[in-house]
Amino acid sequence: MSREMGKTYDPHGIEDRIYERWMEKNYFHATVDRSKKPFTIVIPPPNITGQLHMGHALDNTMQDILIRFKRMQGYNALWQPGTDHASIATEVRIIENLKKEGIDKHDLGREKFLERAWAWKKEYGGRIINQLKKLGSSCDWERERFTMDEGCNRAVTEVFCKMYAKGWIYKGNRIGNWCPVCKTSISDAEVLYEEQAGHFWHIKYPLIDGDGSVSTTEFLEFATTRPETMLGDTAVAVNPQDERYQALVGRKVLLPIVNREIPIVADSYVDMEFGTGVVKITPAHDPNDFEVGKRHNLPQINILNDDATINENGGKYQGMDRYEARRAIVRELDDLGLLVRVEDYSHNVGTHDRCGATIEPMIKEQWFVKMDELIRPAVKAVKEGEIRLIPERMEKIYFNWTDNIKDWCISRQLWWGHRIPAYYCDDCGETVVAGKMPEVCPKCGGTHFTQDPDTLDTWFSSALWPFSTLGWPDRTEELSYFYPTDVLVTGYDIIFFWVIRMIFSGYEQMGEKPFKTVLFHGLVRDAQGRKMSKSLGNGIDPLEIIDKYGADALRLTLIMGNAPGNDMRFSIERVEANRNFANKVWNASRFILMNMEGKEGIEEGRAHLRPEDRWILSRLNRVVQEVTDNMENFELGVAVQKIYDFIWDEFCDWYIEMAKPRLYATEDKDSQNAALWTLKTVLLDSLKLLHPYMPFVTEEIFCAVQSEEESIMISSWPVYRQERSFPQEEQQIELLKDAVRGVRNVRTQMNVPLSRKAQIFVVSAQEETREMFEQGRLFFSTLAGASGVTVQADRDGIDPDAVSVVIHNATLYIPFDQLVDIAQEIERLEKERDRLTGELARVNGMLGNEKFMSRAPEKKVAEERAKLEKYAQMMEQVQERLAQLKK
RNA sequence: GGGGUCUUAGCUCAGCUGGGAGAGCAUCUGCCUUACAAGCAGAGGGUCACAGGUUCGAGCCCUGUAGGCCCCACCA
Repeated sequence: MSREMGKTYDPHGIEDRIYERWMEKNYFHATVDRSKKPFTIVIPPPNITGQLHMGHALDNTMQDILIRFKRMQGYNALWQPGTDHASIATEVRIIENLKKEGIDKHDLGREKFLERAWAWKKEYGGRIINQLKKLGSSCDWERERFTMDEGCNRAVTEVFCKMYAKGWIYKGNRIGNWCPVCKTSISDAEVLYEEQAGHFWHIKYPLIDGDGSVSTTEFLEFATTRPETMLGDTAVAVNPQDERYQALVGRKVLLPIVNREIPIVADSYVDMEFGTGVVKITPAHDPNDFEVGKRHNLPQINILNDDATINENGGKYQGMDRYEARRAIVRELDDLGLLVRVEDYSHNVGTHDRCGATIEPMIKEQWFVKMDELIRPAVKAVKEGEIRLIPERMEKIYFNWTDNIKDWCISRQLWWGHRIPAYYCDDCGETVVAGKMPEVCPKCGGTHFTQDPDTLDTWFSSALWPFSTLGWPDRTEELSYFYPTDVLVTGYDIIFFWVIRMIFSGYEQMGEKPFKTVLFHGLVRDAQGRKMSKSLGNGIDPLEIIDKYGADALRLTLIMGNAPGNDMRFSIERVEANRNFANKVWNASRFILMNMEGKEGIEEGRAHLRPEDRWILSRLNRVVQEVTDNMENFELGVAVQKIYDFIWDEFCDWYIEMAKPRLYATEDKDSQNAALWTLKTVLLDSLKLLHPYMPFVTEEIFCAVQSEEESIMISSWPVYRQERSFPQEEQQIELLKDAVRGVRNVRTQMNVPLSRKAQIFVVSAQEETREMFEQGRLFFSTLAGASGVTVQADRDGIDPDAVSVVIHNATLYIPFDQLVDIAQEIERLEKERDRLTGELARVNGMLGNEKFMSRAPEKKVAEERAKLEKYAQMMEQVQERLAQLKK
């Protein structure tokens, strides 16, 4: 043992030491090597403002598992890391900090502001990277990138210019979502609708009579949730089919307060069934009204400033906040007798996902990406299985978005981000989109330009992440070798923001998909199933868990028993259970190492394998195959459950116990070495299977056991080997296990502790079975608590009152040196008889069913036949034994 | 309004293309057996939400019902 192994596994210190060693050895680094197949994952870049939370922990654990697995399989595995500038999130944080110093962003100026932002990046950008390292992430840190580094900037400019030239990026006056707090436009995906309690104000506008006078008797009544927008009304609308109002179409109403005459228009947008069937139209502040306005050539009157106060178009309300104006306008309408009634009304209000402010629809000149053409290959790819989404149901969510795609608003009125590469001629206003400031205006020859002040949506750069990080727009070796990447691991919550945009960007820029598979995970919730959030204060800090229980335990907790795309609850009890598993592995290894110490000839032991050795090797072989299959299919939770069960249940609780007597018996060296060789072999392969999930303990132990290979993370993944498949031994040992369980059961029932040894007689008419017990006598005896085992063909000479256990092809007799309650014994056997009767009825039912016999697969029929044989045989023994007792 | 998803042991959840219901935790019983009490051996506990259907066979496939969660759209 290279280091002293303590009685309990303590991840403290060990984890950091191991990670440092991996870094020193440069194991995470991948370089282009055409002799090997690449396997690539690009990290979803965490925000530079970010702190590691459970979502990150889950996301990165999954990626690390896949990368480590593939690396061990011999792939050239690259996990490309980096961080995101997170334009608005970061800008908001910096503004907050400035506020504390009493500084306004605009007073500071753009340049100074950006200096601050870069300083922030420098200070905090590395924080989350270090936290990812604590988790064990085997990213190629030499290749760390940032969405605003030089290469990514070039990629962004390149894409913008290309798409502009193609006509797929355009600038337009459109109604969009405006955040009055962040003072920027935002895309549809950034709007969060929440149900809010509000009011429905029923208002009426007086009609204008034929002579042009304001009617005092005729009114049009309708309701609104935003009365202040009336300042910008330029029409009222009714449905053309609505008989109630047909006569009024073409006439006018007086817009009160503002005293503007506005027309009554007919538009099918209006729902006749809803309310009075009349709608006020505010083209400048409602997306639907905007469309109605365009159809009817209505003027657009913007009534809001960027901070959502009323502007000069609001007359006397100018300068008021939108809600203040709302109250004042309602009051005035009431005074004018135009407020019919007020109703409580709960409705959905659009809010900004970053700051929570209520967004205002506003007409602004913004940059857009035209989506209709761009989205096509992205739809096709998923439809045709070129890109696979796991779980499959995510496809529906995906198509739901692509089918209803709207042009993407990409300009943001922010400073932190990629500045839009559009330049306006100071002389003639001509727009030039170019990689750098143009020298001469192509239209007027002017030489002075002003760059567009806006920056790009932060997702514009992340959409390019899978290829910009590999060197694009340069045609690098990396790009041609590692692209397309293999798997993207992410939460389903950013399908629209990110996944779709990467896919269409990949096809458009690279002519090739960005990844083959998208593996989605769900949300990590708290123990009560609530979303973890800062405001609730129910977030569990992964770093605290790592500190207390170790990264391995945390990782296992996040993966085991969880299916892709499903949300999960995080509970500390499960972390404890997994910490216990790490300790279990630790102690099993410690035991094996202790027994190997000073022993020679272990390697030769492989020539003297006994049935139980073959059994565990064969079981391991099977597990290797299954686990590999599961992992190839991204069933990580199922795979690790199998490893867990194999190690704990089969290896520790059965095989190691079986091996003990051989380790302690010094006379039979061959047997001892065979056991040691098997223990070592099974341990090493088990550790390898477990390594992607629990990288630290497995490495620590591996290094202690193995001296040839220098690290488990670069060792080779176990493969299925035909020569290690021993189906017969598997069956034999299972039967012996049945026998052991049977004896233990009887012991518990009769209150005879294992320490009270008893002679066990095995009676079997089958020579094969007798031979099997002879061979397994050593461990059978220990596990069943036998003072000795006698194997014989008939029950001659056995105390007729001995307790008995029936297994396939054998009956075991245990004459405990105490009075056996015959009645109780009969009861036990009758219970067993009833069970077998049930089983036989079931099997016979199936085998007697003609349709089953003709339609079920042969294999299944054969299985059932074998069961029939077994149960019938056991039944015979039970009946026989009952007959003896009842004599 | 449209769509998705879930309902399995007291709790949290697995259960792959349909072929005899599982794990962890909790509970009960007995064990400090020289790897591990963060452990070992045993036990109890489930008409797999409900109702139909397909099938030789359904937790799994189809239809409907009830309840929970989520996403999208958003009617003023």
